Amino acid sequence: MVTLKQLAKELNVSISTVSKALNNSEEIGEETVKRVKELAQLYNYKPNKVALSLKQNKTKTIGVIIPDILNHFLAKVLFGIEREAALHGYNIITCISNESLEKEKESLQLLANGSVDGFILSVAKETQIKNEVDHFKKTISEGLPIVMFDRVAHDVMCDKVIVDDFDATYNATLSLIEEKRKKIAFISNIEELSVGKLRERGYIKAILEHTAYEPIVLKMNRNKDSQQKIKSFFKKNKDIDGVVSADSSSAIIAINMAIKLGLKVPKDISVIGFSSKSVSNLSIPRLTAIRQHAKVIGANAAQLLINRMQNMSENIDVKTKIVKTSFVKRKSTLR
Amino acid sequence: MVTLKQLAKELNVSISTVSKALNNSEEIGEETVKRVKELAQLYNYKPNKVALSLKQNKTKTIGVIIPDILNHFLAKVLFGIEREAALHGYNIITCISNESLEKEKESLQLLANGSVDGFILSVAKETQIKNEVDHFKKTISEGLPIVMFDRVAHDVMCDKVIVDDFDATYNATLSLIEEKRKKIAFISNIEELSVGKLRERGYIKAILEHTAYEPIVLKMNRNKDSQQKIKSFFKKNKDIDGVVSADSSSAIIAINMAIKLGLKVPKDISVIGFSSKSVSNLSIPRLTAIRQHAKVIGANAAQLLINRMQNMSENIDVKTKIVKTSFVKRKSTLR
DNA sequence: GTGAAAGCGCTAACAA
DNA sequence: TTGTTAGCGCTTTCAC
Repeated sequence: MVTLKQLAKELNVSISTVSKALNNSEEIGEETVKRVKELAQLYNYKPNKVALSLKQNKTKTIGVIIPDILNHFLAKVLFGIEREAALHGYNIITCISNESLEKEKESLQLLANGSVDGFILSVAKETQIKNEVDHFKKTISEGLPIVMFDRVAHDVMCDKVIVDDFDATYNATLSLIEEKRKKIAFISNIEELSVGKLRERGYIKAILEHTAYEPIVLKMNRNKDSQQKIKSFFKKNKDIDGVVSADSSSAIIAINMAIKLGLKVPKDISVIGFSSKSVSNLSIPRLTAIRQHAKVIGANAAQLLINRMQNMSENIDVKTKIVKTSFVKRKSTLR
Repeated sequence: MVTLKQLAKELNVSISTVSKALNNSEEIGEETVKRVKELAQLYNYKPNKVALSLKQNKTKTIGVIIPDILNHFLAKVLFGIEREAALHGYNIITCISNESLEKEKESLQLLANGSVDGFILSVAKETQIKNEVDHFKKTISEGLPIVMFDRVAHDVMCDKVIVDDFDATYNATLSLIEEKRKKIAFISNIEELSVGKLRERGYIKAILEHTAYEPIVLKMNRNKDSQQKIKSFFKKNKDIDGVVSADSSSAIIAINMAIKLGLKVPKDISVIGFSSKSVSNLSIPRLTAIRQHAKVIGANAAQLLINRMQNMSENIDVKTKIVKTSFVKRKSTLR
C-alpha cells in the first residue's frame, strides 16, 4: 500500500500538503491539488484504515456476536445488520458464540480492545439459562454500547430489538380456535430461550381463555430425533387437529408426519409455525407462517447502535423496539 | 480504555517500562513487574488492537466475502472459517456480496485499505456469469492473499478449496442406475454457477455412458415457484423414477411432490440431493444426501490463508484442495 | 534496571 | 499556499 509519505517524497512536497490536497482542503493551490490527486490515483492510494482508526479513536466497525449462524433466522438478521451497516460505512466483525457463555464472554473481551465501536448481539442459550449478565454490563461500562436483539437480557440497560413473540402465538392459537379446531398442540424445541418461553406463554394464554381447551405441549431437544418425537406425540395425543410450532423445522416435519399418518392438511389438521418464506415453501401444502422480519430486526439493531455511537456524548435513554410479526396465510391452515 | 501512558503516570515510571513489564521482558525488575501487572489487572488493561496493528503492519483479521449468507451451505462454511480463524487468534470481517459483482468489487476495495491481512471468498454469481477476475488479481498484486472456495475463478492464481462436484453427481447417478432406475432426472437451480455446471456434467456423463438412458434436466430460477415447476416437470416427464438434485430445497420438494402425486418414496422413485443433515431431516422419508462437509471446507480455507499470510516472504506455490463429498444413505433411495 | 526517542500512517493546529 | 510539529497507543533500539 502506498502511503502519504511516499507520495510526498515523489512530489517533493510535505506530507501534510498531500493529506490536505486529498481531503480537498481550501488551503492548497489548485495546481498542487491536481498533481497530488493524479499521482494518488495512479498509485491507487487509499488512506490506511488502521492509522485513521488510531487517530480518530473509532474504527467504524461493529462487533456482532451470533449464537448460531446456521439458524436461518439469525443468519437473516445478520444479513440485515450487514446491509444497514454497509449503508452507513460500517464494517462488521462476526463472532459466533455457539450458544456458549464462555465463548460469548471471550468474544466480547477480545473485541473490546479497540477493535470495534460497539456491539450487536443475541444472547447465547447457556447465558440465558445461567442468567449471567455481568459481562454485558462491564462492556457497556467500558464505553462500548450494546444492542441486543431477539434473545435479550432484561436486566441489562441497553437498546433492544425484539419480536412480539407472545402476541404472535397468542393470535395464532386464537386463529386456530376460530377455525373450530378442538385439540390444539404447541411444539417447541427452544423452550430454554427467552423467546421460547414467551411463545409458549402466548399459546397457553389463548388456550386457557377458552374453556373446553387444554394445553398440549411437546418440548424437544434441538438435536434429537424430531421426526420420531413428533410421531409419538401424534400417536399419543389422538385427534390433534391444530399445531402451533415455535420454530420452522418442527412445523415442516409436523405437516409431513400428518400426511404420512394419513391426515389431510389442512382439512384434518392445521399447522402454523414461525418461519421464513424459503423454509415455508418446502412443505406441500405450504406452511402458514408467523414471519419475524429478520432483516428488519437486523436493520433496526444497526440503526439503534449507529445512532448511539454517533451521539455518545448525549445520554440518550435506552430504547426497546418491537418489530411486529406478520401472519402469512398459506395452505396449511383453513383461514 | 486504559492506556500504557495512564498506567505509567500512576506508577511513576516510563511508558516503556510498563510495556516491557507487561510483556515479561527480562530487563525489568521483579518488583516493578509485579506492581505494573497488579495495576494493569485492576484497570483491566488490554493492549489497543489498532495501535498494535499499525505498529506491526498486520491486523490479524481476515476479510470474508460471501455471496449469500442465507444459503445454508455458505453459512456453514462461514462457521468453519470463523472457528478455525478464532483458533489461530484471527477475527473475521464479513461482507455479503449478495451475488453482485459491484458489491464484491466494493467490498474487496473497501477492506484492502489495511483493514484485513487477506481474503477468503466465494465468487458472486454475477461475477461468474460475466467472468470478471481483474479485481481479484489486483487485490493479490497489492499483496493481499486470497483463498477461494466452492465457486472459484480458475483464471486467478490463488489457493482454492473445492468440492468434487463432478464425481459426486456422477457417482450419485450411477448409484441410481444400479438401483435399476430407468428414467433419471437432474434438477438444478444453480446452473449459472461453476459448481452447478460441474454437477450437471457429472450427471450427464453417467447417463451418456449407459445406453438406454437419456438426460432429462430441469433448470429452475432460484426465486421462482419451484413447487409448480417440479410438479409440471413430473407431469410432463411421466415415469421418472430417479432424481438427482443439485441443491437441497428442490430435493425436499421433489420428495414431497412425488408423495403428493401418489408415489411411494423410495419404492417408486428415488431422490438424491446435495444437502446438509438438518435439511435432509425435513422430509419423510429422510433425504439420501451428498454431504459437502462445509465446515471442513471453511476450516481448510482458513488454514490455507493463515499459512500463506504467515509465510508471505517465501513464495509458496498455490494449492487447490479438494474436499471430498460423502454419500449419506438415508431413506429416499433403495441403496 | 529504567527511560528517552523513533516510528507505524494519518490529521490538524500552528508557524512560516 | 505550504511546511513543521505533535500526537493517537504501542514496541523496540539504544542510552544512561
